[in-house]
Amino acid sequence: MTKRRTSMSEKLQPTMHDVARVAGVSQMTVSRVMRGTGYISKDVRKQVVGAAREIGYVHNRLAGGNASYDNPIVGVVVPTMQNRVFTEVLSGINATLDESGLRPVFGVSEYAPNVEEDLVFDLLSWRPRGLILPGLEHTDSLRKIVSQTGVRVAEIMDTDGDPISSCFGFSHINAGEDMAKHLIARGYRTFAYVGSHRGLDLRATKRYEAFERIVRDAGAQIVAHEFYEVASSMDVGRRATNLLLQKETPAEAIYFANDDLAAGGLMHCLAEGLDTPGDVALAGFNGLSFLSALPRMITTTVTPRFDIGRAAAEWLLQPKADPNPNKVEIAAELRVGQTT
Amino acid sequence: MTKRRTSMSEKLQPTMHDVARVAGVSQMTVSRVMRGTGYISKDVRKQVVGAAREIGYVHNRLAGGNASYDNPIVGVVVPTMQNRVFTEVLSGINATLDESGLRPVFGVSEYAPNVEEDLVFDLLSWRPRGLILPGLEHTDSLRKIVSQTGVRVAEIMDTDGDPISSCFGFSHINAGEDMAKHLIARGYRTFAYVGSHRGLDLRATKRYEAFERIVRDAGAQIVAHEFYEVASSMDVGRRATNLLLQKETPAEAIYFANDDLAAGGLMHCLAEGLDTPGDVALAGFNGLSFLSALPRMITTTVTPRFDIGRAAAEWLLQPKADPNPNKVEIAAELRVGQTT
DNA sequence: CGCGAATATGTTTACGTAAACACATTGCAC
DNA sequence: GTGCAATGTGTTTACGTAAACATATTCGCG
Repeated sequence: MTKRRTSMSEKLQPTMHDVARVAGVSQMTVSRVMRGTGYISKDVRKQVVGAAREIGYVHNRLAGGNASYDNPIVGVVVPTMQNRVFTEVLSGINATLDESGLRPVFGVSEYAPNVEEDLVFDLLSWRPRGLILPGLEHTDSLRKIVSQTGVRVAEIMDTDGDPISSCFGFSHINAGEDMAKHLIARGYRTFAYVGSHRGLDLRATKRYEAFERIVRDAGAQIVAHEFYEVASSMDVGRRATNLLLQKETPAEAIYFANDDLAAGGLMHCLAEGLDTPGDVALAGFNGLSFLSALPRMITTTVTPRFDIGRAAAEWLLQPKADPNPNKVEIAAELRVGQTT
Repeated sequence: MTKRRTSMSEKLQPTMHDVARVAGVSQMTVSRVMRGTGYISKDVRKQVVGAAREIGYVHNRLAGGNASYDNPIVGVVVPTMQNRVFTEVLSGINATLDESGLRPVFGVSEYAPNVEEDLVFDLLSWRPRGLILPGLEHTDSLRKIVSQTGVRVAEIMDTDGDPISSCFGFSHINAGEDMAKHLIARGYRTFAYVGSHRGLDLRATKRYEAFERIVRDAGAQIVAHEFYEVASSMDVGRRATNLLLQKETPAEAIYFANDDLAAGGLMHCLAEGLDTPGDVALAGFNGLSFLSALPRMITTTVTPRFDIGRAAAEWLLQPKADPNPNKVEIAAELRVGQTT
């Protein structure tokens, strides 16, 4: 058996030629059996599969990808792994790719544009069938290399802006506006905001700015805000809420950048015996499933994470894409709970 | 410029030869510059880098991997993406691989051994430098193909059993025993258990069985248990707790398969005005960070998720591994909170 | 100044697979 | 039973890179 050194181990690995020899057929026939393409008789197929199993051969999908210009890969950038949101998006992507025998190869940008740029270069070195990137804002270098290579790019989670090619998500401006309108309609007039990630989360910033605009237009005001350096978490939300409520004239309602922070706020209230929304109203963002387990249902905006991942992956797998940029709106919806 | 069709797009992609032509050097020199190996003068390096940038060339790491038997890949199987635990493990793995310019290629097994087996076959088709698998229990076919290919395998999260090669984690039997001993010492005598994933989580099962043994040995007993079909969540934990506490003679303490379930139990108690541990004691597993934001600190076992991922990845990257199976204990620790 | 080591670059070839093309054989409609 | 499409298999070649080997050139040092 022709075996060669490989770094998979220090053992020698069999190839299609070895399988072919054992099965008494040509290498090309083995290739066809492995991929399930072309015409193969039942007998030969059984022969080949048996031979492969016997010598422990596993199809090498990267070797031929070279010759066929086609690697079964999609490159994915997520801003963080700390937030369930993006693991759910990944799940959606993974579900779609799994069905098609592709794999996501991913990297984490930590919301830093230059890290994202480096990641994209790295991911392109895999010659992926496409890329999935968060948001619509990217560095110039990234846009340039993406356009030079002509790789198909799906941008996700945002539709407020101009996509490189296609984007899948919803308007964060609308989301922020809707929440502000809801709270104003409920009669609240003084607000606080809690953000995280040093304000690098541009989509959270869009929501905040839209929220602020509506609040001001209504003659109400934002009396305080807390931006944290670290990733968002329930703990951060709890501490922020504690700080905000200790102020001389605390806000009547707090808008949090996401549900983890908001849930932390609720925890603070529970621990301190404060009533929501009696003492303070709380609003989150994302509609994560754990909210339904909390003692009080938090008002939030429910975002379709899984569906967005699915839609982006499905678009990348389509044989041919519309060359014109287009936006696919996958709606987020305000869900009124018991905290506002 | 010699460009060829590629499925990255319908555009033609430049190769090292194109860069070489533009830079006025040989393809091999371009290769050396791209990889940063061998001797290259400053001038030539600048030339090559400039030429590459000019024509938008991105290094193709898979083409050469073929010839050098070395793909910059580690295959990773996680049982679920629903639980923060495994995204944290992935983070640890990713952190280590990033430093070395490798990428994880992962799949989700949903705790099903046959899915894991399929995944491993698929991941092996990438000729990875190594595999990271959850737990020590695998199908015979998986063990066979792994041994035939000689790929290096790191098993993680468990040390109760015989590793294929090396495993990184802690003893779930010890964890279950320790929790039982703690609760017994606190004076509780009747217990309930809440599990999920249809009992497919073998490590949770190990904890439960060890827990049960200690409880019985102490003359106490487990009076009820709830196993859920679905993935664990706060909501499931809340509903399970509700059910358990409605029984005629409810348990004095509930052991949950993980923190999400336990937190759901706490939420139920808060919503119902029940005291912990006065009315019922609660214990979880994992020590996820969100626990610190809850109104009461839940007793749990803190597991070193990130470190386990890191250790496994580092071991895979080592030039040569000890051929003998060995276990690397990365300790989990019981943390007593306010709920027991 | 001469000679070996270090530096710098090029040429040839191998990698394992899949496309393209070629050639049998079978089935079946007329 | 003849012809042509469908079925089944083989041969040659291309893919883009990196290892192995070869060859200049420069440098340091006695």
